Amino acid sequence: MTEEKKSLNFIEHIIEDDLKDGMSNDALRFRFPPEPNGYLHIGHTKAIGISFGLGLKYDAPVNLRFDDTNPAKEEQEYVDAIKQDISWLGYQWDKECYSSDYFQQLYDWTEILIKNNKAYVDSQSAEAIAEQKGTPTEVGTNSPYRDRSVEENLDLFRRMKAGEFDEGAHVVRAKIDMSSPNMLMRDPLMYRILKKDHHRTGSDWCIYPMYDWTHGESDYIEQISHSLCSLEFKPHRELYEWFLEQVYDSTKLKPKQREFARLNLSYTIMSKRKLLQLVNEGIVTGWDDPRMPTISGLRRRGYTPNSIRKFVETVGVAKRENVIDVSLLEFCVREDLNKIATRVMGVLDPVKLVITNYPEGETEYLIAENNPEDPNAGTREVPFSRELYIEREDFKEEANRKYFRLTLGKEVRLKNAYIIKGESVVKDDQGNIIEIHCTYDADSKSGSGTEASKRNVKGTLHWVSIAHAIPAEIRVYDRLFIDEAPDGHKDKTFMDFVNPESLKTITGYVEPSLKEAKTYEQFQFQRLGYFNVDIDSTVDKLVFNKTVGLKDGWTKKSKPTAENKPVNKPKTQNEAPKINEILKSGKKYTNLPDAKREALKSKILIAAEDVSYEDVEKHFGTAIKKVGTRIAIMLALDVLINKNNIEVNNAILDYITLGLDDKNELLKNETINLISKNKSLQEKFKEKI
RNA sequence: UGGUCUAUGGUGUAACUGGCAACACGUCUGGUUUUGGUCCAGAAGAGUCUAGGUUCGAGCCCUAGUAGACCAACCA
Repeated sequence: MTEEKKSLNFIEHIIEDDLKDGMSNDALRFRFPPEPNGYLHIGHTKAIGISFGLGLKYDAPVNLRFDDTNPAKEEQEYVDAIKQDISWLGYQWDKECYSSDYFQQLYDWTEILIKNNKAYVDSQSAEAIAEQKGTPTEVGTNSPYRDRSVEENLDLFRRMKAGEFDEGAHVVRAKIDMSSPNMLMRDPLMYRILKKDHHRTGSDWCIYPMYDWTHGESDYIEQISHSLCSLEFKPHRELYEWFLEQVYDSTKLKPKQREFARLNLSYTIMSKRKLLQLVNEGIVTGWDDPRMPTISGLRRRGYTPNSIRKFVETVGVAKRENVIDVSLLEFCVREDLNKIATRVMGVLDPVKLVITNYPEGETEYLIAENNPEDPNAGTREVPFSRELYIEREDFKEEANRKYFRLTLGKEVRLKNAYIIKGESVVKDDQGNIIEIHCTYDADSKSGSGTEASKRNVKGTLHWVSIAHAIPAEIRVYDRLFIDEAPDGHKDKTFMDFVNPESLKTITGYVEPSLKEAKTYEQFQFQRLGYFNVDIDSTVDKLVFNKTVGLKDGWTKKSKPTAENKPVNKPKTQNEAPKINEILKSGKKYTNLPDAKREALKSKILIAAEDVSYEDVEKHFGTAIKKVGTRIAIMLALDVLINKNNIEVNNAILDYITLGLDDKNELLKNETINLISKNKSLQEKFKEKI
């Protein structure tokens, strides 16, 4: 057994320290506590991965606890879905628990708190209570009901439970400190009256405990050693511990709450509310739409449990804000699918290829490897005939020598088949190619010893035999949002960044072996990417989802896409350069949130009016480092151009020059171009470089 | 204008009680390849937000700044 030496994250350090301090390994217990008010998404997988991962690592039990204290939002449907998703991810929980199981215990404890003069019934309106709470900068004021007698409190509380009051008439609050700098300690609510049936306790209760009063106590009841949650609960810790202190029995273990930064993914939103909006407004077809970041969506899209677990593991655990690039998630699926997906051939954008010297009406069955990564995967037969479909983009009448695919007069290999040579094309009236004619070399059959190296054939194309191919619906997905941080804009909402082309439905042709493909089965369509069979698929009509494309070193370099198109387009004289567009064309930080962009701009403005370079440096702080020099330059230019009245001083000039090293001719020219309106700046800049 | 937390290549995470800043993704070379995939070999890219201090020595400790996040739901 090789002990893999891995560095510990801060939570593991805490646990190791506890173990060193005498905590028994047997005392370790974790929990994952979702509220059953929606579907789990990729963000949750981090929390799941942390707690269940720790359970695996320390061989400790992990409870699945549904935090169901708000019957207004929670439903059994979600409980079931959550359980399914966690199981699918491959984790096993020890006990299935519900906060609602502890309602009675919580009630009993509350009576004790009341008797100890640590809690009271407040009979004010929600508004009045909110008002008295103060603000983060001003202390709160005591409720006029704060000093009710124990007897009165007890009586009221019991009558609340008995259902004698309407919703909102009374609440129970902990008596802590209305002047605490921590807002949560200002007499937090423990109970409210909610005359709603609960999905588990039915109509047994009409008062329900609040999160803070429930969570720590539930951890305590279950004897959770480490209660891990995301960073926004940090301020709750003080209250968590205060509540625990009220009920804690020193013979038992006192749970510890520790917080980690939640997962953020670029080009994605995580909020349940917003995800719901996408569903409700028909932007997506449902919670399990393959474009959704929900676990059910990812599953349908073709992501594997392994890949998601690997992703969470790779992402790590820390306390700082983070945005993970989706490319990491994609890497994780590819890595997994590469090992397990059966290779097949499918043509998504077909063009007819006729092998003129191949006998008409003949069909040959060729041997194809199921997975070159897996020697045990075996082979299968693929029918080959005179007329095939190949990918439209795999043919050009003529092309430069970097193009490895089919052209007139050049040879390429048809995967698992023969070497062919482009001979001629047939076009329609509009000049579109409708047929390609080629000849094949009968001696070049796969496995005959005619390797590419011996024949100088560089390209290999995938194909399907027209007579044998099965038409299939292929759903090709793009990211749901066109912005890196759809949520991070001040004056726009995430809905403004919905990608109208996130779904393309194509009719393609796939090899006949796919006729038997089962739902969720995963394939690699060679040279195209990974696809799986959608749940909509039927025997009569196959439907595939594209999970993710293959890593592509070719299109990226040779065919600039919208995203990495060269940026130095000539500008018309009287049209002000559109900085935002330039920003968008930059590779990184293309979509800096507006709010941040504005903040930076205003800082550059301040800097521009100040003579000292140091001050510029100072004003930018970390922001400039985070944002990158290039974008800072662009922002500086934006300011300068739009406010011509600003005097160009050395500080600004230095800033503009800062990121331009010798190699970056493009950026230099672009810059000169941009500042053409401001002659003095342009002169100074030219001098500088 | 209060409190709490955070700051390490483009991104994410490491660096055990201070000791040559490492790993993964991404990027770029080159090789292998009947997938422009995989695999293999290699490169570039940070001197750890700033300024002081302690120390023989600081990414780690101290002080002061700066920047960002979170906190005023009868939500969790």
